[in-house]
Amino acid sequence: MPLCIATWNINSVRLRLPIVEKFLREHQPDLLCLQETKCPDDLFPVEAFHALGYPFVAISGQKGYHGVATISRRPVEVTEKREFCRKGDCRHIATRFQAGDRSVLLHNFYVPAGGDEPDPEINPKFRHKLDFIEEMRDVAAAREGADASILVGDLNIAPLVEDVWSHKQLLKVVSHTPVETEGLESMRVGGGWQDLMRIHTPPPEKIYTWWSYRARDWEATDRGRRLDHVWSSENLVESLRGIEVLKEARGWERPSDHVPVIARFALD
DNA sequence: ATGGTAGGACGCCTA
Repeated sequence: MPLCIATWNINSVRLRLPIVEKFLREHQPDLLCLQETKCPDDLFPVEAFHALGYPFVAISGQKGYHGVATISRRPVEVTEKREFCRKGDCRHIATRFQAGDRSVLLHNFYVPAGGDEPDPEINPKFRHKLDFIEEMRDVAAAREGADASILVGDLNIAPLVEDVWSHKQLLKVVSHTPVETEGLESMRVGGGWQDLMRIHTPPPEKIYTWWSYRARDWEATDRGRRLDHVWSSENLVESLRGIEVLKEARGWERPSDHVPVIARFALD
């Protein structure tokens, strides 16, 4: 069985437990990285994951907002829960697991959305987002103590022209402004990270992983953005066997506004 | 040009 890793901004893990269970039953990834769990650690539905065959549940949650979790069928060790920008937010958890003869470090990120106004001088939430991306430069693909690295999550930025439904109309919309897209790409390349979704599906093909709740008919208008990402160190690129964006999940009962992204590798 | 929906927690912030 190839190694299978999924990432999904779930927008409340407790409210959406039924569709998380459906996803795990139908796709059975080895690891599932969730963002926006909106759940304090002592209320996290750990037992539901155990019952589905996922004994390892690594969580970093807080009340009401944010929160990440990495759920696994194979043993994982939590290596870091990093606090970014001194905000006390739970937006990162790093775990390590074995894949074949390699020790793989897996970063699960939830980058701040950044508010509505794309001006860091008047919008502190946008300032925070830009600062967060800068601080992410510390997280490089090459790390001592690991043979390979994977970085997944809701990065809340659609970097490429083909990552949004209209490049022109979104240039001044937070998630696709040049300061964000250039900052993220610079951080990614500087850190030695490979964009696996775009290696598998290069431009000009469009990729979206998020469709707003505010659209009347998300499917007909198809005004999506690629906000969720799967990156790896260069030494995993040759093992990549596929990327799947599970668009159908946007139409499930009480859906998240994000859909799961699944990456498969030729590794045990 | 504007406002549209959703979740947590219960007035209003965040996405």
